[in-house]
Amino acid sequence: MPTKKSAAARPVKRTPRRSVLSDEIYEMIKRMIFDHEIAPGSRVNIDALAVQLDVSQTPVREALARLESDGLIAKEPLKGYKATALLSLKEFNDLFQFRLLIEPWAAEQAAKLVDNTGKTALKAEMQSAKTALKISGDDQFQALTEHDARFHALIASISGNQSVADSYERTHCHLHLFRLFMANKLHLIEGESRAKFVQDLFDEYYQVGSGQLALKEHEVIAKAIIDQNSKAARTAMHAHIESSLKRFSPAAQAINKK
Amino acid sequence: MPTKKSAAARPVKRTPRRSVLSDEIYEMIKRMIFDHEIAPGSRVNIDALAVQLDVSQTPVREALARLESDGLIAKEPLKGYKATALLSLKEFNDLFQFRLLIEPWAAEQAAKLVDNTGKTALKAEMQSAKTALKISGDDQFQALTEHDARFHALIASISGNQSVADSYERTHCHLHLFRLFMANKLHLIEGESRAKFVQDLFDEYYQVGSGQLALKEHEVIAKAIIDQNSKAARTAMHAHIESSLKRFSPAAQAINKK
DNA sequence: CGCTAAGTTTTCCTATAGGATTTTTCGAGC
DNA sequence: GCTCGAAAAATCCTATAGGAAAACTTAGCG
Repeated sequence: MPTKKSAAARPVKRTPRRSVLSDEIYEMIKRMIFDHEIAPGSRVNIDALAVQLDVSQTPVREALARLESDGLIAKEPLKGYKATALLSLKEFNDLFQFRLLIEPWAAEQAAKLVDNTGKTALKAEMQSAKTALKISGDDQFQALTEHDARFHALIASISGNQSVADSYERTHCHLHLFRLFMANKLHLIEGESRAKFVQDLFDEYYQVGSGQLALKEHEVIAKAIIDQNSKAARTAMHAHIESSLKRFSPAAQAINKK
Repeated sequence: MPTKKSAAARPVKRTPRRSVLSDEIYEMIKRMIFDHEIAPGSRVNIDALAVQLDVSQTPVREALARLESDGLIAKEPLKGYKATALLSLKEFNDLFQFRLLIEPWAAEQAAKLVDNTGKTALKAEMQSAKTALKISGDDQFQALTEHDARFHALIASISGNQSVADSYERTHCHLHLFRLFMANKLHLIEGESRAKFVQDLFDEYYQVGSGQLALKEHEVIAKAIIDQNSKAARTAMHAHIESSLKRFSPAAQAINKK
């Protein structure tokens, strides 16, 4: 309470002391990977990052250690951290195969166990998807990707199995998809001969085709769960993931061809 | 408290420059959780841990951040870290349900894709299991648990799907089982009326029964994979996990009843 | 007996120095 | 001109001290 006059020696030092700095930094760095501010495969300098984010090294180190556990950053013992490369085509297929193992089951369980709270949440999420369709440009893709992540996480959560929910969360598949999208986009800017091809890709698969098609599939899944039709929920989820893989494959191939 | 010997006149500290201290500390702390040196649910003081392991706070922080990502330690924003509680009965069942989703598929794929290297590795692992049977006491249980972890991880690896292999690795199920075992053991020391019951549990399920039975089941799985009989591998793995769950359930219940 | 307020403790974050390792640069020899 | 090796620079990792904010404890008053 007693304001010390000698405190004038200290610059403003905006210290509103929010919650936990280290978590905030974690989210910030994740977002930087997300947005290709940190390019796939590029080195990550701890010191530079600390200066850039205006914090000391400690929270940066903690954040990087967690990101390494998440598989988004790799640590080479005495050489430093670097962002992991984009998923190869095989890794991309593997990831979707993995989802095929757990998510249809999760949808089936969700249909069996869902209560009114779950149904309400599901309806709300579908509503937010419709809102996302009104946005335009890259923001729309981001909004759709985020809806997709929330939708699938919600179903995993309603399934009641924490192991399954955690495991889905840790796949970070929406992040991989977004990175893929951004990679294509950057190529679009630089590339020349392939520009038209990539543009078509976006028009066909992301904005118009994929977004709305994925939403239609989500509707089917949501309806099956709300109706508590477990078999239908399982098959709808299975179909959705396979369809999703098919839609994204050309984009993944385009990058891997490079 | 143990008096730290003076740091003065220390020409050659044990500084053979190991690889990465931070990783070593991670493994050490994991082992401490493993061995109940850090009890489930207890607070973890960064400073104390750093002093105890004779390193500075920095590597301890990085290790704890990674352990939090692994779900073995929880961080409460301005209160510190604490070891996560033992798995509840429901979480235990959920974990095995999750394994049922991915491991039978992994075994099936392994049988389809296994090459000579994989077959050799599988045979070697089964050999090491036989060696473990010759050990006695707690060490035997530990050796068997470690074999179990390696065996399942190996199959996930042979399946060729990195997402699946990573996902199995991150369940840390062997660690949970070991913690459960240790918890029962500690209760055995303290408890009185339940001592006989827990002792029987061990004799029946761990040493004699479970160890050898699990090994027989492993033999069946290994044979199916080496014979490249994918359907047999799938069903054998499924049966093994269900059987394993059945064997461990009483131990989990005993703890949860407490 | 319950509630408020100050003091104590704990925990998180910052800052910087120094040792170790890798990478780069530069010069000599073939 | 090219290759190899050693010195120099950059980078990373570790260590330690100390300050600020929040939580916990304790004492005093109604």
